[in-house]
Amino acid sequence: MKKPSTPKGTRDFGPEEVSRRNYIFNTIKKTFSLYGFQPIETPSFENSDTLMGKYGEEGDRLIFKILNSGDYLSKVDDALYSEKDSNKVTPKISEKALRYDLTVPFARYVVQHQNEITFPFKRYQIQPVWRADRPQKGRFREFYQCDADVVGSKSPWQEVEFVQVYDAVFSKLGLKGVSIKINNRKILSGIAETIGAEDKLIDFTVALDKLDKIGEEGVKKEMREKGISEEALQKLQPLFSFRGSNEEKINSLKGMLNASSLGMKGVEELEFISENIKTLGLQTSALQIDVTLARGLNYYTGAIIEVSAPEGVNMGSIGGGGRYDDLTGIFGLKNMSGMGISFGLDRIYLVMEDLNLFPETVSENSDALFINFGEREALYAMKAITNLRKSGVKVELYPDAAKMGKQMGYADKRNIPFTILAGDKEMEAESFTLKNMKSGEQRALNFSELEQFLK
RNA sequence: GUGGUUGUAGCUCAGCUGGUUAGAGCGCUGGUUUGUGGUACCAGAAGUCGCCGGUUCGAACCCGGUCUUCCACCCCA
Repeated sequence: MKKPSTPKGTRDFGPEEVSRRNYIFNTIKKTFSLYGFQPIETPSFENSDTLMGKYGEEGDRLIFKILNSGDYLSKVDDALYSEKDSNKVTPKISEKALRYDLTVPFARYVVQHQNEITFPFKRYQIQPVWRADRPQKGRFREFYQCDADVVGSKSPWQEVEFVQVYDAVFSKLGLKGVSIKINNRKILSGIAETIGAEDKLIDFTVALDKLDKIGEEGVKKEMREKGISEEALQKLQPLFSFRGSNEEKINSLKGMLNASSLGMKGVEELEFISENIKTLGLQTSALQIDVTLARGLNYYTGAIIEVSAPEGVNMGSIGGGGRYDDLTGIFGLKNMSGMGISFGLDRIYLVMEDLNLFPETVSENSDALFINFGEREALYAMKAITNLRKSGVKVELYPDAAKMGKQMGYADKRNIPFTILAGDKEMEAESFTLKNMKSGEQRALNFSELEQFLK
């Protein structure tokens, strides 16, 4: 018989993995809630037209489409069918698609429920998303995003707070030294304007984003290929040697962009965030201005944030976000500025595992196992177990009166720290023998001593 | 979507230029020990060598396809 398997890019999670994942989830949830965000959920799939066209051409390709129910081919006429153009046939045979991220469904939610929502609306959402990508390290076809967004406020204090949220979560998780990189779409537009390449903004930013990966020459080469002039590249030169503190970078940008009012606006926004974060302080993370940070998502209009793992860990970004002035506009609600961030749970997990950062206490294991000596003894044990559970102690009885060695081995393999023996001797004395599985040490206790000890 | 890579026992992996009954370690089951696990010793079970097809007297090994893994590109959390 063929062994069953999960689909490409998906995984099963065992008890320990789930405990560890929950630990991250809970840390993020608690932090979101501390900052005033409230949870919502949306369906795992949306109408195709809600998602299609919102993530660019590449995004459309990566959206999982759901085949219509019933005789879906009958709605495709012969001419279209024989044309064999998948892009044209897809909308005819598929009207629903799996969620690709949490931001677009959130925008849909806001527009749909605008009359019930009190603005500014702060929500968080932790749910899986799906992408028909080729799996790689830290890249799956099903993974969790943990998003927090605010809509209905243009205040730059939101940006400041989101930087704090990142810092708070990673500090609580013990993931020190992450860099929170920040940029502003207006600066990128301003630069494009200054060098006379406004029409090539996307190509320009995509190429610039690769600087740390393919280097200065690689970026220039790609820009040339995309039709950006030598003269423009000349003007861009300062960007390639952009170093120093955030203040120094801001000053350089002011010099570089003084001809572009849009660019200057972006610099001001950046300066606001940078200065206030400096005053308020961060726990373990560093805020870094990175002018080459672009991010593919085309709905960002102001701040762009990306979080990368501490140095030395080979992992893409573990979180990202930004400000979008018109996300709800695509669904018909104008003038609703929003700002949000996302945590990539699965990548954070891998990084934490890599750095050995999970505390041992994360495990949801039992505190003690009662050895089963037979029916009469089991009842005696169950009475104690019932009471212990009422006091919140995680205990269980080995279900069968198997050989002691087997029962001990079971406790050992499951890493249960204590076993409790209650046979004839103990029953007569109304006691329990508690065994420490690590040291092997045993001692007799009455029920209240036992309860006190395990509590 | 493009190019490459991987798949042998539950797990990690050997297996020579194609040649009889495919191996190891760990794990598992039973025993040494009928109230004591994690160490020791003894015995045992377990694999249509990812799947389908082809070449060959003969395929785990060569060829094609397919699925999966990982990697690079693209893009992204």
